[in-house]
Amino acid sequence: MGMTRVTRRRSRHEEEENDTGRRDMRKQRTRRALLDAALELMQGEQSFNSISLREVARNAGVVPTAFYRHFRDMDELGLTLVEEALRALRQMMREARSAPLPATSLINRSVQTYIGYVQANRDYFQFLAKERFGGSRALRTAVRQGTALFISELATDLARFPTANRLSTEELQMISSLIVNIMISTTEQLLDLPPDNDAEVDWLHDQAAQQMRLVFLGSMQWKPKSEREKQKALAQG
Amino acid sequence: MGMTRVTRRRSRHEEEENDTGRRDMRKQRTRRALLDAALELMQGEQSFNSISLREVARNAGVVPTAFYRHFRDMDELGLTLVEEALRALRQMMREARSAPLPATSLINRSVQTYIGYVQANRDYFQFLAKERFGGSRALRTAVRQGTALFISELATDLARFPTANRLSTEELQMISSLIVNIMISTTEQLLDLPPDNDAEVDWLHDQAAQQMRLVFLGSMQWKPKSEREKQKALAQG
DNA sequence: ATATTTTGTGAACAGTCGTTGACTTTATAT
DNA sequence: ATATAAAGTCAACGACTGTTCACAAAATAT
Repeated sequence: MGMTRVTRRRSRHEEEENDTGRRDMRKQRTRRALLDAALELMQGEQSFNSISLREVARNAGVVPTAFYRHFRDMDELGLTLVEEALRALRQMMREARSAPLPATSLINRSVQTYIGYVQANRDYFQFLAKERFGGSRALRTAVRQGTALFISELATDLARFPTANRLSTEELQMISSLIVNIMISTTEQLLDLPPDNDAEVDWLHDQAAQQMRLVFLGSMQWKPKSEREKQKALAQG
Repeated sequence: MGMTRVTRRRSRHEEEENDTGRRDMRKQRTRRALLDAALELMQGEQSFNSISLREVARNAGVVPTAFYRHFRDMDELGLTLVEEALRALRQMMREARSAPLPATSLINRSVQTYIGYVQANRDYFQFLAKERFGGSRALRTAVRQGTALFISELATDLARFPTANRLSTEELQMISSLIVNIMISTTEQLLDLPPDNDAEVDWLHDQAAQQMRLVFLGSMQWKPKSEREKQKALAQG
């Protein structure tokens, strides 16, 4: 009986911080619950600034005031969501880039990968799509900067193709923004489909792939500004 | 003095309804005020389903209950706005189509016309852009049907070009949806600019025109499905 | 001239919202 | 063992929301 119950707790020094701490764990758990609750609420008809703090808290199984232990206000939560979504997107790009280039049917494989990724992260993309125009200035510019970076990275990827030597940086940017447009449009159409409508998804795939092929065909025929001026000078001389 | 003041009112039969009636006039006036109030409120950071009925009424200089004399609820007002915006857009298309085709610099002129039109109807396009994804299912599908029709009309226009004979209907649709994508993207960028930033607007014009040129170049090189199959059969035989 | 319909007003309702402050509980630090 | 700091709860506030009902004013119909 008299035995002292010794639940000896490891001090920070004996074990090097590999334990997340039961409190931090709990904190991260409800933080995540809040973020997920917001994402889930946006799957319906609501847009981000039409969902209330109380709704989010309720949906996360927590009292409204607990919200403030994690975010200053809804805007801060929104920015966190944008950050997460864009980070995930960048990671996909990095992986896709590291893979060896299968020169044959490159477009088909890329489109396939991208569509699969969107399907797997539907809620994030739903959020991005809505806030790309609906949201506060802060959210909007965050999303926009993300896609701008996306375009630039794609441009540098395109520059590695042998046939891209003739094109200037601006022209490459113009082309890759065109391609990103196709991806965005495809994404939007994809999100408006029931997730398991395979036939329609396949159609979207084909449509996007065709459009990209057409863009590449156009790029091959594109007369760079420099050449066009050369030609003009020749005609006049 | 004793003259009886006779403000004789024309009966419905003597003059054929060309008078709007002082009451109808009044009604149409506040109805318009409500619609405009909603549009104006959306110029800021708000999205359509985050603005309140009371806000709209207040902004229109009218008491909240008066709203119900004109619309059943906010959704009905929203649908009216979509309808108006799309009708305006279609009218622009019709006019542009009736003009004789100046074969030279056709793209430049078209882009110029369109950008000018967007600038002149900024509020409507702001609304369309936001509700294309933010809004209720009803609003969204209304917008979507409008753009789908837009794409189809553009496709029939493209079909009149001599070089378009080789292409199937599906391929023409694919191409015109690509072009509409460019227009939508241009519109969105335009709306995020201060209306008088001429330098940036010119840049957007050039970007869009280049992208369309590239699409046309690609279309010229496009191998229609039929020809591709013919070629394949030839190679095998 | 009188009756009727229409357009807008005013007060009031039940509900939700964001945010506050003072509290319990519980994990960490001393 | 005790103090401290953090995470979550509870009650309450003033403000705003959509919608209702009865009523005033004014245009139209009879």
